[in-house]
Amino acid sequence: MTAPLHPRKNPRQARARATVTAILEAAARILVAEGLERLTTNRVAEVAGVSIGTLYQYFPTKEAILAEILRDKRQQLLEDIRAATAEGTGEGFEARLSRLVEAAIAHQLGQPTLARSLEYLDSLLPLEAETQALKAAILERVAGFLARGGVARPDESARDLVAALRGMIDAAGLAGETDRAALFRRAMRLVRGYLDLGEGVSR
Amino acid sequence: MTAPLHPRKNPRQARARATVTAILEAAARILVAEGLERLTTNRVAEVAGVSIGTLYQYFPTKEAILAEILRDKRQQLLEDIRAATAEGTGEGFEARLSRLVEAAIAHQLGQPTLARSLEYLDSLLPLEAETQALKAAILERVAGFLARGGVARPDESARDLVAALRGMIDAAGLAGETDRAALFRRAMRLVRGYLDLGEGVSR
DNA sequence: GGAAAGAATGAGCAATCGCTCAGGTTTCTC
DNA sequence: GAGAAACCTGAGCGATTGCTCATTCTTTCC
Repeated sequence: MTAPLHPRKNPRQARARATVTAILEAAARILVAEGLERLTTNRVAEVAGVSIGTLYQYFPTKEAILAEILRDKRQQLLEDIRAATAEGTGEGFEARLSRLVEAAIAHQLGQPTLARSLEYLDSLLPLEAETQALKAAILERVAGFLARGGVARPDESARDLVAALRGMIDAAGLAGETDRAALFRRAMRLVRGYLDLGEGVSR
Repeated sequence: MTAPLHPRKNPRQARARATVTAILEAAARILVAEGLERLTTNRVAEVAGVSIGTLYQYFPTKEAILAEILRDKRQQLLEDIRAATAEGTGEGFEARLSRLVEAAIAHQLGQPTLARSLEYLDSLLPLEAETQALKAAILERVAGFLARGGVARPDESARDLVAALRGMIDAAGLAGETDRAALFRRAMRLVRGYLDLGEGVSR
């Protein structure tokens, strides 16, 4: 008889599923184009083409919308990282490292504003446990991969490398760089240098 | 006879100068402790121990306060970078590079929340021209230093390195790391690797 | 000592925000 | 086709925000 503690309804009909998608996409579009502080629930609803009432039937708070976008992005990154570092593919450490860096670039170069907003968002609020867990899982996966490659202090190294790469890719994206191959080469130099791997294959 | 386009008064008496300082310090304190979104003008005035009316005699908008804090921080960083890369000290490229990295750590490890907030702030608003110019001057100075060291594509390299270092130092700060020497060693590995300088002196 | 300029006050305005709720429309189920 | 369930609507509430302005207090200068 208690009122639903979790105000979020989950959509059963196709129409409602489309509504939820529209809301998430609208929020992401606003984030890309204008950033966090210009994102209001009324505006998200307007851009999504639904009423605010509808929005609040599927998302209990404004933060829930943002958390879900971040969750989706991280989930996708985690899967890409899993694929890049998967065992039993016959690839060596360095080949996997390359795919890791490629995944990072693919994940972030496209929408630096979005990535930046989400990252900032994460730093200022205790988000969903699941979202935080994803972040930890990403670092853990990278650390495990580094450990298998014989890298000392894998946790620390994973944190350093992920943060440095993110900074560099983000800056390149904001500066309008679109040449992924060139960026990849520089990113690899950065990573290989940090890991003391010596000169790379590609130059 | 036109009304003052620039609503900011500049303080003439010592009392007023102290007021301006108090406002800036209060804003910085709020930024460190709670972040951008919790910073309101009424709260800044309250923490500073002045009335909002007084605050608005010296700062035309809320953003002006934040811009000034960012300007001060950047000014200080630029001067540290100038000192680190100064000519005629008899030091070599590598010694100067070390001092550059040390300056970056000193500048950012202390208050990662503040640094993060200011950085985000910069990305979402067209701030004062002077603030933007400082950012450009910092990159230019680093690029000039790299060019003198024989580094190819100095502008690109400066952007990459500054962004990567910032990301790494920021992450270390947020993770609670306080051992500057250890962080310095890792940062140098990152930078030296990117620049293809081979093995460093310190391990 | 007195007037003008500088500095400080704080109630409160206009705008905006996140969000609610009473009701209407569409879809599903039998 | 009829009732139920799911879905959608949007006016507007209460709170908060950035900021103004009429007024008062303080300092400077002759």
